[in-house]
Amino acid sequence: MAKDKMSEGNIRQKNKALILNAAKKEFVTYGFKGASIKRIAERANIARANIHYYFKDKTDLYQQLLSNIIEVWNTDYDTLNADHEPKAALSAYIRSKVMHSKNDPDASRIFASELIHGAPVLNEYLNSDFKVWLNNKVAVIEAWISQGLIDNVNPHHLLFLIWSSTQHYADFNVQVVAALNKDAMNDDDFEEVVASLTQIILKGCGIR
Amino acid sequence: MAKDKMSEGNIRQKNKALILNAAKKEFVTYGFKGASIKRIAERANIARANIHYYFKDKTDLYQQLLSNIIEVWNTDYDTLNADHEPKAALSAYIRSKVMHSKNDPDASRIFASELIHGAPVLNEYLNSDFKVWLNNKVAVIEAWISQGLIDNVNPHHLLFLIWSSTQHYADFNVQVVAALNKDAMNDDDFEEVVASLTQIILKGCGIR
DNA sequence: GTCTATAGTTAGATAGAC
DNA sequence: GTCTATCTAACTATAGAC
Repeated sequence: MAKDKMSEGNIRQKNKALILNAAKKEFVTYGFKGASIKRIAERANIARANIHYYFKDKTDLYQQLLSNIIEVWNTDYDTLNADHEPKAALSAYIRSKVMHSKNDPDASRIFASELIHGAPVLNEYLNSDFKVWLNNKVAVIEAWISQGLIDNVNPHHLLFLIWSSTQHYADFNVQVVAALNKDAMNDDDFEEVVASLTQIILKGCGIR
Repeated sequence: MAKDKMSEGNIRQKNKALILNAAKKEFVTYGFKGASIKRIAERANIARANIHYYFKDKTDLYQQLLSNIIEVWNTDYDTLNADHEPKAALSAYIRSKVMHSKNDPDASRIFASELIHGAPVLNEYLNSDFKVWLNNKVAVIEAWISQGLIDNVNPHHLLFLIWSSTQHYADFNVQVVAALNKDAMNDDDFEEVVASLTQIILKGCGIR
């Protein structure tokens, strides 16, 4: 896969990145069907027909965008492993998830929108790589429980709780800023999120 | 508003309900732009042109659908008030939110999709009625804190945590069932969700 | 690799007969 | 209140010159 990308010409590589970036904004704003290749071309400053030169069709563009997002997620979040204590591991995991919501909210939103609408493209991923990755994390939590390091919580639901509560600040940002009476969340706001979620979730798992 | 509905003819009332119900499935499957009035008409077993007889245009149909959803939410969830103890109130709130995800997941998904895409229609609501409703709930939690009934948690982030973790089972259901290796969640699964979330969140707030 | 022109499709919306 | 026919707009995708 890295090989494929290396073997692509420089111009091709650069333009594909430009288009994918523009497409991210477009898909997140208008949804899959609402997204228009004309506007993606304008955002990327590339002639409309050239989008079709680089991507087979709209679905292909959307699929490659999702692949990129998943790839980042799978490499980014590996603080949850059995080598670490639950307190340090869970704290780091919560922080990195919140910071990802801060730094790349559109990635989270596109993933969320795909799942909400039934995961037409990601269904295969959810029933293959995702399950393997998840089983690893569940095993780590089960080990902590059997060692008496945390309370006997349901590992799956603990993970769902962490995912949902952290991604909330990307996906539902418009509701959050309304609730907080802000124009946008700043660095301190996100630190307060990390502190609040860490406080409740760690104590909720019996970690002191 | 109830008056308006009463003053509408029976046929009109019944057909509007049929159309709104069909539209809910259609919007949740294809998104706003992807939803087709043709398919909504087919789902509702009503001639296509009649959709335009009952609703001004597609946006009007979508707005009325969202209004219905909000109306149910605003009347349904008032267990969070100062008359109750935090333990009973939060337990009941978590349960009712989870059960809503079970019983009407599409409502949750349409709301989520609207917010993810920037709340073009609900922005006004988020900056008016929603803020009033939210401030009440925040005040209740602050009262509990100052009475020493729960830990000093950030009220906003506690509410976000409850919303996100409970709505997760509607919005991200496709990921949840993949993770749990199921075809669909059953009654027991949802009871396990209620138990897990209640366990972690209540303990996390220092409620025994 | 880029760009213009255009084919072909789909869908929202309305008019007007019944 | 219902239904057929039709208008109009938007957008994907491709062909072909440069």
